[in-house]
Amino acid sequence: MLDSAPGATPGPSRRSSDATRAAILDAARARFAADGYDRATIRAIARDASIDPSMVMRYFGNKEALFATAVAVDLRLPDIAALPREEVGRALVAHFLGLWEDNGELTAMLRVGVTNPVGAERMRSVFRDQLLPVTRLVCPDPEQVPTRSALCAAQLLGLALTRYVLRLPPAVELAPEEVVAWLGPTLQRYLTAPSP
Amino acid sequence: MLDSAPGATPGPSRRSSDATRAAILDAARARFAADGYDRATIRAIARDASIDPSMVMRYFGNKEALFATAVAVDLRLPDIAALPREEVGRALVAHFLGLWEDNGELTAMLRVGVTNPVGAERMRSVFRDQLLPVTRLVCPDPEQVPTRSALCAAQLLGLALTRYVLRLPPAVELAPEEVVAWLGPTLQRYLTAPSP
DNA sequence: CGGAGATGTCAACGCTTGTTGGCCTACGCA
DNA sequence: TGCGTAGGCCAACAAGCGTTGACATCTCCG
Repeated sequence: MLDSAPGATPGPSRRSSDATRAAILDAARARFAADGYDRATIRAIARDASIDPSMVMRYFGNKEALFATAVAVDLRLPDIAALPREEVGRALVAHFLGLWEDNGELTAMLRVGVTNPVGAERMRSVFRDQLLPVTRLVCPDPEQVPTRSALCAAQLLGLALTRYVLRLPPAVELAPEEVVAWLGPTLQRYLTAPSP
Repeated sequence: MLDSAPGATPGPSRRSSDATRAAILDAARARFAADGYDRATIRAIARDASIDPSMVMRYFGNKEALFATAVAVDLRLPDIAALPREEVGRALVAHFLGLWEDNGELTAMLRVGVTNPVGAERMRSVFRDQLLPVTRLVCPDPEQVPTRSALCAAQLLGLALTRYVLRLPPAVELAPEEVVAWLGPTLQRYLTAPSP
């Protein structure tokens, strides 16, 4: 992630404004994901981006704005209305797993959501604006949509928590196909089974 | 929680050592649960306990030791081997729900587990030493015990996360019986159903 | 009555944090 | 060639943190 020797960059080349912005955002995402909001310091992010901390302020104003810019979550949920109805559970699990595996953005949001009130509000809005509407497409009774959606969120976030944040060994070692095979039917039931 | 006027306690009565210890531990549990490890400051805990911050150090040495003493999690898992085998899922969900509802200790552990490496290790050990052995009593194949146990942990912690930490409205509004009715069969399947 | 020990306060330390303002220096256009 | 400006560094700030040690006061035993 660092690309220059510690005290180097003696004279010549300088970065473009956009490249620096991008480097800061990358470093910020990684730090927020690894350390949570409080422990991810501006100084550490700046160091990772090979720049002075004051530049972070110039580019983004303050820490909260940096977080808001760096962690803009888009779940990119698939159009599950187009799928066979009995496969939506497995499809959702597989989609989330893929999302989580290859970018730290969601881990960052989860860690910060637990640490910080602003982060928690952000997670509630992602739930409300992204997961809930999609659930509406599959659920029989509109009145049950929030409940069923929340149950799905609990199962999916619980997986992320144990696998990517707490790193319980058996949860980490599960192969992706195993996760889908186990959690798929659970989400299927939460979404489509008659309420118990 | 505070029982004296702000600047009061002018002369006479003093507290016993044990009462002060207990007051500090209560305040610490509440603060860790509400704020996580970093934001729960010694100064704030001391203020809640109506005492000088330096006394917290005298009683507990340092912040990490205070946390270790204040948050000593005992899941008190019931002897599920004595239950009818098809009821263990519901029983576990009901037990966890009760545990979580009436003390902040578990919320504290969860919040700190996400924030702090030491807290995460603590959660792994609770999983390993308390949940996993109980799972062993119900699981058919010993080799599948860690996997099945981790699946249960994911579902239960996901519930706690959405309901007590992130406070997603639909998760908060679920009645306890509803939670048991929805999650019971899930845990039942994770524990006893043939592996998919 | 007197002093030892328990209980508690106060003021300060060294450190880290987010944030600010002044200064430098290389680049690109005229 | 000269110069404005974008890009970057450095030093410092006020605040808050965990932690420490010196000092006060109450209580109880001999």
